Amino acid sequence: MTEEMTEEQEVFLKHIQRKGLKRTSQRELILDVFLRTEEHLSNEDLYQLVKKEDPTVGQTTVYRTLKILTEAGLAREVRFGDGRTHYEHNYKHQHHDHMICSECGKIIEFFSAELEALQDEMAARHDFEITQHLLRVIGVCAECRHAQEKEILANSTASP
Amino acid sequence: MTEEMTEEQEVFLKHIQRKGLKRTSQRELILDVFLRTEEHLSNEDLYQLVKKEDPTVGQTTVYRTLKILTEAGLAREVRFGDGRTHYEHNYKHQHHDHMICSECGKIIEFFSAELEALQDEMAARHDFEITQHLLRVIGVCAECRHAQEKEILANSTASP
DNA sequence: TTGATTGCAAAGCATTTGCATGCTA
DNA sequence: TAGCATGCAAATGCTTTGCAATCAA
Repeated sequence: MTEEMTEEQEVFLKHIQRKGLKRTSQRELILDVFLRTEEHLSNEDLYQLVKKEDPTVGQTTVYRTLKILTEAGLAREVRFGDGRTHYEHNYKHQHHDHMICSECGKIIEFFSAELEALQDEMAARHDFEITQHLLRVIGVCAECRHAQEKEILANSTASP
Repeated sequence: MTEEMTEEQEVFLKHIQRKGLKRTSQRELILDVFLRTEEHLSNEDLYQLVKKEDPTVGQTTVYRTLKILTEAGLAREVRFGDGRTHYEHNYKHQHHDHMICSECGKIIEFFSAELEALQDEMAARHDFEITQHLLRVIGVCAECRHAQEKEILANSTASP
């Protein structure tokens, strides 16, 4: 049933073959779970999800497979500064950047063509060839800011 | 000799007092060495430099002091993706971003007001209040690129 | 005096590696 | 069959923590 294969699975298979690697059930399961989950998964997150479907899979294999998925262009590493590496979908997904709320941890994805263009311009000015870039904006999201304001208001009216 | 104190040392002292912390010779030495070194120091780097002037200082103290310097606004944490945290001067230093050469590890600092403005604009659009941001551009610098080209040229002329 | 600070060793994490066993091609 | 893949345990590298001794205020 070759026709039931998704594009991502094909990309994976091509990469596997090109590199002389082997197709295993663990790798297919890990890819499957990864593709099914539209989030910024850490290795641990993915490991937990995979374990639900096959408890025999080891964490090391998840680590190793995420490396392969990244090399195959299916996943992208992102670091949010919490010490561990997260992964997001990368295949036919437009590049985007992240705003991270330091209060609630929420992650807002955004994209700006002007921003990309400006980066290219800066790179050109330094004769630098970009292969990758990472923009992380840290701050406080609207909800958290409003929650804080309410709190301050409540405190100031509560005390005499 | 209060008049011999640098602005940075004053900022440090103010922070120390505000927080009810204590002024110690270790902290002063670490600050001193840090200020003297205009680089992206890792904890280890700074520890090695400090050890030269006082071998009794422990690495833990360097870790703890760098935290304090960051809180005081004198240092800024930067992560280049090599697993460890680096620190750079932050007091009265204009914010800037980094291009990192993946071949030689060289770091090019750059600044673009338009880039900053665009980020603010994107944040406003998402009702997000920026406290900090980090832009890391990874690629290949001019020298490394030219070195690669020469190598390719040499190889193609060498083989028949 | 009192509580913060220090340096050491040990603990914590995320990630990687060595290795015997298992499995794909 | 040959060699890559797997899972476990151990190792690694950076950073933090527990603790007794020390020191600034």
